Amino acid sequence: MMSAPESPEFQGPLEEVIDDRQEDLKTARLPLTGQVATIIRDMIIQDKLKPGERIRERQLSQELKVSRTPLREALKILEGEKLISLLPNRGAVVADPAPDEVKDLLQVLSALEALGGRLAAEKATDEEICEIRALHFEMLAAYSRKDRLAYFKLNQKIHKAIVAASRNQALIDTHAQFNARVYRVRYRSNQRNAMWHEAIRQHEDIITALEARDGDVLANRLSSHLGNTWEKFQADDYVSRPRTAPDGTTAGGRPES
Amino acid sequence: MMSAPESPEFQGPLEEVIDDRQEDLKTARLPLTGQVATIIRDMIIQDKLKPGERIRERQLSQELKVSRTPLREALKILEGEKLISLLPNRGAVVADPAPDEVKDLLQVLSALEALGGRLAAEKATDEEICEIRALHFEMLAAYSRKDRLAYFKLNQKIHKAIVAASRNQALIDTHAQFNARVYRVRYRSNQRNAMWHEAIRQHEDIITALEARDGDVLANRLSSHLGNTWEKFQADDYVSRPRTAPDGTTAGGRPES
DNA sequence: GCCGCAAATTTTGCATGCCAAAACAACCAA
DNA sequence: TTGGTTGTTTTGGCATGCAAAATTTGCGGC
Repeated sequence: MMSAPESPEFQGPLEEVIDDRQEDLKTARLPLTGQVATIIRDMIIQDKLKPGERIRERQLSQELKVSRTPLREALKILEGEKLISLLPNRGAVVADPAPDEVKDLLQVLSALEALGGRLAAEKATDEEICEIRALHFEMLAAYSRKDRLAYFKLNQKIHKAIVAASRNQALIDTHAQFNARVYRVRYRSNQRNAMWHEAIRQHEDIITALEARDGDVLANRLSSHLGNTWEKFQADDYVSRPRTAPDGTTAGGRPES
Repeated sequence: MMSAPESPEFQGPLEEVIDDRQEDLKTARLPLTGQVATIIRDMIIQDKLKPGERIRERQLSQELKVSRTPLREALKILEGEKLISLLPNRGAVVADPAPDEVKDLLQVLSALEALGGRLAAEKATDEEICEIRALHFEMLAAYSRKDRLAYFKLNQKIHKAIVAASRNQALIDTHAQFNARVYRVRYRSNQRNAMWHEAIRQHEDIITALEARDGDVLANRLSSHLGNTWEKFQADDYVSRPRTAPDGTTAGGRPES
């Protein structure tokens, strides 16, 4: 009933966050289908396509100046990444995980990072560990400046680097995929609350365990670190967020009971 | 240069294994694209499409009596499931994970099952646990009859049931996907060696931990159980399997050095 | 005979047009 | 308001055409 814009905290900085994703597509001459998938992926992360929003393929294909063929193929890819869901004969809607689903995702992500840490403790080169330590210091700098965006990006970068050090490509890919699925949620969580001090302490402990190459401890600390993300998210978002689409219909949510 | 058929252990029973996958597609009125994806998925698991084999879309679309459009979309889906890999301008080849990659996959699968077990210990209903125990007895029956196929299927079913009891859909899906990626390898491993006695003992311990609802113990036992799969696979397959395609060219393998 | 290079063929990637079926919206009648 | 019917929009799919890339083929030189 109020005329206030929905989710005002999304208007600004989110768009800047994507630039570290750009690095990922080192794939130079990607087929158009892949390019389209990347574009849509970024549109989702940038919130240009809002969760629960329907994607009309003819319209979007005109906007992107491509034909329906590659667009439809791109949508199939994104469905596989669970960034959208494709309802038969009803087209695509941007994924909008319910709080319970976010919890599930974070649990899996937690397990993946724990495995990543365990392997990284074993396989990381000294250089990689030093680089992670360096990123940690940069993150401290952002913390000092209260630059939440830089903090968030470095945070992501550190976790990604740890998993990357596991040398397990399947793990790296899956971790990245799950990360993308909760990206927006974590971004919001970071922007609002954060318990920064606590998070910084945990990070310090994580790096220490990695430097000591203590896989079990590292795995545990990564796990509980992400557990905190869930608690934060729950505390901040769970009640405050209306789970309805702009037009008033419930967007893909299952009944509350 | 011997004229013996390659991988003779695949000629027979593998085709029967797929029928428990059919259950999965309860999705009644699936669009053609999804049906095609399912068909190709089964063809891959049945070894009708052999690892490393190239998929020519015109040819396959004629065989399946569909046009290239839904076939191409299906291939995009399967690429997301990592069952095939799509090389730009060079089409699709059936995934053929190198031994190292199989190891990676089993590590992730192991972590996923561990999480599944931990959650299942907490959330499974008594009925689910009873059903799993029942499946275990059925598996013992197959063991007694030395019916490796039935044993394998029940084994898969039990692990799937444990993960399903976690109530974490994202975990269930991801577990299923990773399982599919190593399905053939595990089937082969099961057919050859197996250390049946050892595996049976481990299974007994797993069920016991589940019945005691001891999440940590269950997680550990599931982990080490899968660890054994890797050891078995390595012992059986690692050396014996030539990593070349039928035409003599190395199939998608990266250099050994 | 073997190697390298150019031409011919195949195959993929994408666009366009078209159609049927399903979903959605609008409208009218009871 | 409810219910059903009709018309419109949108998706799912097919067929065709074409350019670019890749593969194969063929040829000439060594």
